[in-house]
Amino acid sequence: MTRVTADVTFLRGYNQALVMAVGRTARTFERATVVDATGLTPQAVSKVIARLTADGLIRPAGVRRPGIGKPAVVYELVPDSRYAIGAHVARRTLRLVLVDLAGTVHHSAVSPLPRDFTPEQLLDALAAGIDTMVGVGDLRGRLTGLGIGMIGPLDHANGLVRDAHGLRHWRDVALREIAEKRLGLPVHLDKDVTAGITAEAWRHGATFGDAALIMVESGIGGGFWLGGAAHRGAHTNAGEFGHTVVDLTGPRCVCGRHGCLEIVHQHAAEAGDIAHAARVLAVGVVNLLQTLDLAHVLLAGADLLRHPQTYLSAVTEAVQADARRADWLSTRVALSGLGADVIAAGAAMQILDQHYGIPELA
Amino acid sequence: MTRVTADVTFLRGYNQALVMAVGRTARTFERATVVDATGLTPQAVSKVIARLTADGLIRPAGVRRPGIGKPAVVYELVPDSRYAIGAHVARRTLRLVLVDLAGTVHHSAVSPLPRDFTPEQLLDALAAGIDTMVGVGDLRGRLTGLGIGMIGPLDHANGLVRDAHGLRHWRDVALREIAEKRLGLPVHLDKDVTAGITAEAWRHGATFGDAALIMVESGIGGGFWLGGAAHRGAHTNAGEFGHTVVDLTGPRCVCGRHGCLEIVHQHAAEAGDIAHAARVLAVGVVNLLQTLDLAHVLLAGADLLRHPQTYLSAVTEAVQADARRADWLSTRVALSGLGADVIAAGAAMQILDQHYGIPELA
DNA sequence: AAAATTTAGCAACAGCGTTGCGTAATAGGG
DNA sequence: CCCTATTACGCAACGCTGTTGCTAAATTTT
Repeated sequence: MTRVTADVTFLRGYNQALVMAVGRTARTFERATVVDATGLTPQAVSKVIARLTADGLIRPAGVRRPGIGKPAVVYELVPDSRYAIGAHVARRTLRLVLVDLAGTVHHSAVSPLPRDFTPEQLLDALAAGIDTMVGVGDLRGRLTGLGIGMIGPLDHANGLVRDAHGLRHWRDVALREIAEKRLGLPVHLDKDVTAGITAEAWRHGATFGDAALIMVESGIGGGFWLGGAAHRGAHTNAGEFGHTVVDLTGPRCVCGRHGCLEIVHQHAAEAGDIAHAARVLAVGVVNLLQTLDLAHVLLAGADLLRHPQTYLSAVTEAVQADARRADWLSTRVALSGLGADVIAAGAAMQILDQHYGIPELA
Repeated sequence: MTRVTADVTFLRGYNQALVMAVGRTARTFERATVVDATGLTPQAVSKVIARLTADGLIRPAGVRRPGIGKPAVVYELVPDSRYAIGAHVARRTLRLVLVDLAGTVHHSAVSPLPRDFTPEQLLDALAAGIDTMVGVGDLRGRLTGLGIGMIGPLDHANGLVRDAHGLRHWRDVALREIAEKRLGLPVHLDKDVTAGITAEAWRHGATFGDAALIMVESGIGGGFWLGGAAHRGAHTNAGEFGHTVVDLTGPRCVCGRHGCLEIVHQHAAEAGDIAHAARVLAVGVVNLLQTLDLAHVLLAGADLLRHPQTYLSAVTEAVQADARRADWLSTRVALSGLGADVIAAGAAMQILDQHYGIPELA
């Protein structure tokens, strides 16, 4: 990690992002709310609010009469002031969503992709889908960009697909570059699970703690939110959670090792014993908690969402059994609130996050 | 995580810390070195260097003649300008080290602790040990504080030991508070493994990537350095890496689950098959890599250091076998450079880090 | 109508990194 | 010997940030 210089423009973006996070989390807010949440002085908050109002990102929404004294001005986010498009590129399908500044999903559309599709074919599908969405909403000037979430390995920093599992035509493809050229939009490329966890963090706001998004969908992956930012690892390859060994004497996995969580889970699921499969996944989740100590665990993925309650209760029970020895070890387990849209929506939010989220110094 | 306001004093501390990191990493440096490393303008670096020189933290150390033109002033860190003491509290021993600003360990001393020692007994031992060390070096005014690394669970933010495993008298002890009162020094309390990984990160400087420190010593733990900071998790409880299940059908562990890494490793070690034990640990390490994608893995702990080469080669081989499919997946495996001092030294560096390291916004 | 209370914001300020430009120190060429 | 090119350094002015001190506005209570 190469650290980068900090100048006053960083402060501007940082504190502005704090205020935006408040606006996204609370439906309405006022100056005092932000003062409490950020520790800034009221005067400083006034300046930030003035800037955001001038940009059209927030607006006054009435007043609150405090019983006595001058009424406080109430503000709210202007959700339709900015939009972003998110794409979830899977092996056979492309899902596109339109997300506004508040994180609300406005449109969601799935289209098939050819078997072993090429970069060209993906770009054609993206261009067509985006045209449709932009036309519907008339988003001229309000479209921030396109986020793409897809399977790895890839290089998020350089927008490069290294070698997408199971896709022959995707070795060292500079997807961000060619997509930006073709579509005329800022593009952000990331792993699917990382996009997914960003969606949850974006919706929960600045107080969201360490968390993981567990994806069960043609494989098992994990997206991580640690210390207030997405964790991608040293080579953007974090999240291969399905390929952690949970059974040393278990069956051989495609990755070459024995008893990976993914293969053990798959065998149970193929045998029709979903409850057992869910308990296997739960073991893996508790492993994560032991290692990382998370505040939230979110469950998602097409295969998991076919039996949501089975998985939810298996994981919840395992987590509670593990935490029983200490009352302060609280971890909330939940299904992802965005359902099948979580990856695409998260990819869109990553673009919004680049502009209106906490700027990174690292 | 509650984010905190950023004002101009943050910039000061942040950029100052970047320069200090350069000074710690490189034996000598000059203005242009810092400009390249940080992206600051030369003028800004001059101001920072002037401040640090005035504080006695760095000093001029000659000039470099660039062949043509005015010679460049060469600077160096002043290692003995600041010191910190680090304590590693284990179940039966207390290790104290004296560390200077460069991260060099000057003194190291181990003393026994009574079985089931009380907080009072620990404080007595700390006070005695610190008196000896301070007397030797005459550190008046240069001692930054005391760092304590110990087993959890504990609450790092509030300096509270919740319930140290295997120590009866350590339930909800406000160790930081009582130690600061008794010793008259700033005190930082953290989990042993977190202190350990801080030691490695502090010595490597600001470019140190995502990393884990694997400790094998009456149990197996892991300390994590992710995204430029120590990862402690939602309740300062991250790192219970030994209690991740690697063998679903394995023996029952003290934690109640079956086939934890720790119990499987222990059975192999007790059977005398260290090579097998090392391979078991290596499976766990690769699990971590799959999940977190780390740039460095560091091995430490008394039990591991009895067979350093066995463990090092087992882990190295496993990591390489796993990374074989992709040349860009490079992870360096090494023994911790500080040996048995790593926890205590890291605890000391955490105190130094609070003053001279990258300030945290989160 | 006056007092108390709460909120809002103008104006001056201190401190940060940046920019513009002049100065110091060295080597090489005419 | 002098001039020029080169490299490093730093003063001074600047723009920007959040902070501080203080005044004004809007409302309820007395």
